[in-house]
Amino acid sequence: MALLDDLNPQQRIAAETIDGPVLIFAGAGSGKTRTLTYRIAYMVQEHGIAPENILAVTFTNKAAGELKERIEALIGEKAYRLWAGTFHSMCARILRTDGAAIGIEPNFVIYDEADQRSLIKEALSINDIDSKQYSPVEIHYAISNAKNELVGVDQFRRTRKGPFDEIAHRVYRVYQQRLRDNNALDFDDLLMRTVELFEKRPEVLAKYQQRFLYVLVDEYQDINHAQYRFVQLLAQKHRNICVVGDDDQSIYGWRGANVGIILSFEQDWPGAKVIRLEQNYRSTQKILECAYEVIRHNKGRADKKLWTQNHPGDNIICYEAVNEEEEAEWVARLIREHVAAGAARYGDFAILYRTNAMSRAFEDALMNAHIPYEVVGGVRFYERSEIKDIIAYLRTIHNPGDSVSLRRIVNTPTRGIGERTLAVAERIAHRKSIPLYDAIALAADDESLRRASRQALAAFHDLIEALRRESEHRPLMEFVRSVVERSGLLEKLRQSASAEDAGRAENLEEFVTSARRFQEQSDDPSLGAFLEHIALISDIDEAQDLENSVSLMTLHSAKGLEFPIVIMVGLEEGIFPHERSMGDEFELEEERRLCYVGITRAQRLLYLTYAHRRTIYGETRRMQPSRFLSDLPAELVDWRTELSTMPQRLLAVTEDSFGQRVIGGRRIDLTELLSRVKSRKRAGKAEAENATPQVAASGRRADRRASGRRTEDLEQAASLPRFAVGERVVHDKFGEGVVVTTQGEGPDAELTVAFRGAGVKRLLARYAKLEKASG
DNA sequence: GGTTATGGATTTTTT
DNA sequence: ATCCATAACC
Repeated sequence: MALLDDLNPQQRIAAETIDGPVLIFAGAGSGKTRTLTYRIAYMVQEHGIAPENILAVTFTNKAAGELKERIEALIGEKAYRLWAGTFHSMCARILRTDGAAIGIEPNFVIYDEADQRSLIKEALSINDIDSKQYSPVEIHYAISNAKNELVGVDQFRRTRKGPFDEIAHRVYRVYQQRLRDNNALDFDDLLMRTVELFEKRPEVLAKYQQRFLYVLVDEYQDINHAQYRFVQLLAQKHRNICVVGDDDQSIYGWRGANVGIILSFEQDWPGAKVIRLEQNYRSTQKILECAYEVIRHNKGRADKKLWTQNHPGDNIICYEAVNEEEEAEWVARLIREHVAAGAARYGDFAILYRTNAMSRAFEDALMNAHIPYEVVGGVRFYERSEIKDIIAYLRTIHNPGDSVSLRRIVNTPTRGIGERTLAVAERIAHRKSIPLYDAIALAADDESLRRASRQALAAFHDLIEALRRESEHRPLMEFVRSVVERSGLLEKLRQSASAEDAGRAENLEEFVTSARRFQEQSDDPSLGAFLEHIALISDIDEAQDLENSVSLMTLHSAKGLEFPIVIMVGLEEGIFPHERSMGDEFELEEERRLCYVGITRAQRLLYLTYAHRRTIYGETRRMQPSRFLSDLPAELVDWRTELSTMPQRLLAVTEDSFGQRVIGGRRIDLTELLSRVKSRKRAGKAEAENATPQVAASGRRADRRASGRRTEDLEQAASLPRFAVGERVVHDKFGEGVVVTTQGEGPDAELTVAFRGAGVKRLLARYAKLEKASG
């Protein structure tokens, strides 16, 4: 069985145990995806199981895509016959095919959170409920929770008591009714209704059970009750269920994820095999030790401990800053010093924080230090308002019954259909029990409205009708472009002078591009399929220059990623653990897991910082160091109070089992430089792919080479070449350029360089690593 | 119908 | 501090 020879003994057992219930505890950096892909490849290649009989469920589209790609690399094209997708996409598919059996029309639209929110508000006002007393957010939360627990409207009334739930119940009822009226399902419905379908229609369930002989679930620790039921129903017939997860990395409890589910897998599935992947290929021994010391305080976790053959590594470095600005400056300096010493590249660093608001100080400091960075996460593409507008047009055209979308665009851009005018149409819709869209056509003839209003209504209705006709015969991309133009959205943004609106206009263009991409790549390039894609994907891959930029993100976003050097910031009581979590034992444990997740992202070096004073909501507060810091074993931690940022034995660490990283102390010509950058990229990919035992073992050789090279680097930093105005130079990232101005000498010299392609940049000689261009 | 003032809240976000 | 939603304005 040569296929599995690349796996370690536990991974191998996990891959080979394909029949019956299996629980795989996959610790951080233990080669989980690798094991899963090999497992599936093995099932197909060695046991002749048809890929179409295997269902692999993930939480993200990215994870599903990655899984397919990597299996394809092992078994070729037939990997694409595998059923791999997110819970939501699988459920949407099932409901479109078989939902009619429980009264779901196949062309339903999927409402995202913003759509849900506006429906809730509508339901509140229908019930005459003061949205100040009962916030839509909280009501929505209650309803969403109920759905995750598979609690329908009637059961909600029976089981939840109290004044708030009384209100929530009334809203829930109207909300569900409105969804039906709009032929819409929200995210939570996708799961709840699929379970309902399975339970009410045994023949439908049997069909899917027959199709999915083998069921795999990734990130099982993040599963909620509805998802649990879904999996349970599908797998109960054949009992070939394999779940993978790590209870220590459960950080989405606040969204309904239930860690208890993974912990009771053995009771759910008597006779289940439990396999632990505990060998870590990512981090140094000291980093793992620290991670363990933090996580072991949690009660009720499955017993396990990661170990590694990697280098012991350097001590963790902790820094106490005076305030958040100083904290950020220290971090910026730390990054510059590592890069200047040739010990790291910008892309090796991640700054992880608890809340998005904390990114600001670090962005400022990095900007001042001319350090390239990317903020990961934040507002997603399909959630930007201008994109939501254009999507609302598409949805209205596709499904005129979708009143949430219709309301959004009826006066966007403004076309003279104000509140009063719309109210007339709504009254007609209500009186005649017809969709709002049809009522608009009638209101256009309503004598009680001014002529201008009536004309506006008629023009809007005509516009949508015209666009619908276009949608029927034009290719998707051309049609989308037409909507962008004829709706007036693009025109309005173009007329604005603000740079912000120019960016929004660009986003609209980008949206058209994404439609083209979909048209080219999908086997069903229809409007309906495109809308489904958007609803379930929620983001497009923006080409970010992560290779050469420091990554900034929340700890939550960092889950599943790894970085050579991780800097966790804001380790203060009230921030991390967050004050909202501090009163509750259960939530505190989740914060602790979040801390564990952060620590285990680090491959070579880990920095932890906190500020003595921090300004939050415009108020400066005194902070205490986080309790998580005191969990760290003292002998593994070096405290820094002032300027020095580098670890004592920097090189031993930077060059340990993670390969060559130093660019070198000698001059290199452009072609060599380019080939190095390329090979490093490849190396980086291979590393991220997965560390096999072999890699870890061979890595230690690089270790010894390291100490010899270190002195060279420092000497180089001290004796930088001099540059004259007009001289041609080469930069690691920006490529070839010409020196425009110089100021000062030596490492402090400041140069302005015009790069071909990358534009004019101001650089500090010390950090820029400029080379004279040869020839 | 669009623009500015005011009050209130402000963790994390795979779909 | 800052963002957001609603209310009171022009």
